[in-house]
Amino acid sequence: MDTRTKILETASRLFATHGYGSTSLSVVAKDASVSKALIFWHFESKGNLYEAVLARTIEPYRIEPEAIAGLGVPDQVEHLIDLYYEFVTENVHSVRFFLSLFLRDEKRPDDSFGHVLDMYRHYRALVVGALRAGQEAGVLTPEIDAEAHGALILSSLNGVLVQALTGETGTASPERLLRELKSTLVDRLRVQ
Amino acid sequence: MDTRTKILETASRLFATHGYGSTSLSVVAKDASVSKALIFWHFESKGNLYEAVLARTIEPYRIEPEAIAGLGVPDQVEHLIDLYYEFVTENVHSVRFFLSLFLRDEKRPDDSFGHVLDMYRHYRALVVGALRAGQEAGVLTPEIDAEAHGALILSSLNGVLVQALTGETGTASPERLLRELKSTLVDRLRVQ
DNA sequence: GTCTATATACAGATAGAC
DNA sequence: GTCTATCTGTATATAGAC
Repeated sequence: MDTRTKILETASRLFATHGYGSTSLSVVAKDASVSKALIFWHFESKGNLYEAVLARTIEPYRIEPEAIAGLGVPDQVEHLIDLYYEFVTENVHSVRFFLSLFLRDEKRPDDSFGHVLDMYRHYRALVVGALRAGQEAGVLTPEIDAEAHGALILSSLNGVLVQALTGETGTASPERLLRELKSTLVDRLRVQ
Repeated sequence: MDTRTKILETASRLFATHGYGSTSLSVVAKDASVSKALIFWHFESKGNLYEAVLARTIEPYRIEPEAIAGLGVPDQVEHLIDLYYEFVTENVHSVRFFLSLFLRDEKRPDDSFGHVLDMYRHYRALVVGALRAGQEAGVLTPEIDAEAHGALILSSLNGVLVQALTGETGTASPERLLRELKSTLVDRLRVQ
């Protein structure tokens, strides 16, 4: 691994755990086994390093909606839920980092945040779309409001994930909660 | 208001928005219109000031479970949901602050965090208890697992609140989501 | 209790050798 | 590209007058 990458990875880890303000470049340099000067040679300033870290963090953020094309409608929704869940568990550290940034007024370059928000909204739209398609096909009950219910599914999913992210050891495991979520919020909508 | 309190309030606001590391005592002093030295006279160190802020923040955190005693069972659950929601909206700033701390490895005095966690678990136990009572009374469907379902209700509630806390302007308002949550996660459990 | 002045350490950032 | 040495500002913290 080249030095630049090593700096990025070290800074990424430290910013995420201690925050931007509490992470000094001296510590980054020491942890990455380079000199402070080298950090400045590569990134010009602490702020630039931070933006580079964020950009690199969201770079692998992607969703593949093609994967659901072949599925039946109620399964589509459950599959979207699983994909979302997997995505978060595979990116725990960076997701936790971004969430904590959203909760604060800290330095947040608009483009990175816009990208993450766009992804989230797009994903929610996919869920709402699948619900609507299910209703039109007569597979899901027309009683619910697809828009609101899709939003609730995503919010609940976020709640389950926040619990996992914060390490709150509840009575039910995240997997158990996910199962309960799918059974109550999706399966029960099926027209019998 | 005495000087000590003014310092606490100012520090509280600044720590919450900018984080511990990014908040200097010079700024706290200037915003509170006191000298830096006075902060040290009152609190000894920055770390002590921080702990004092946390202790003062959770001091008004309380729940009143007596209020639900007279209600019917499904209403009890909905009432608990409303109480939780109100509590968070009335304490947005500090709740947001605590949540962001749970997501990080930052300075977190164990007693404050333990207190907040205890409160949360106690509240979840109340919801689970109400669900179970409803099942035993034959008002709620025995199909669901009260433990897991109660945990899901709290998680979903958290998800809705996180959305409100982060300021994500979704298609549905928090109030609309809350209504959808109650109708899907509680009303639909009623034995017809 | 509250201040000004100061000590001391460390932060971000630069200069210049190699 | 990577280093050592150094500059400059600002951070936490203390001393001591009032």
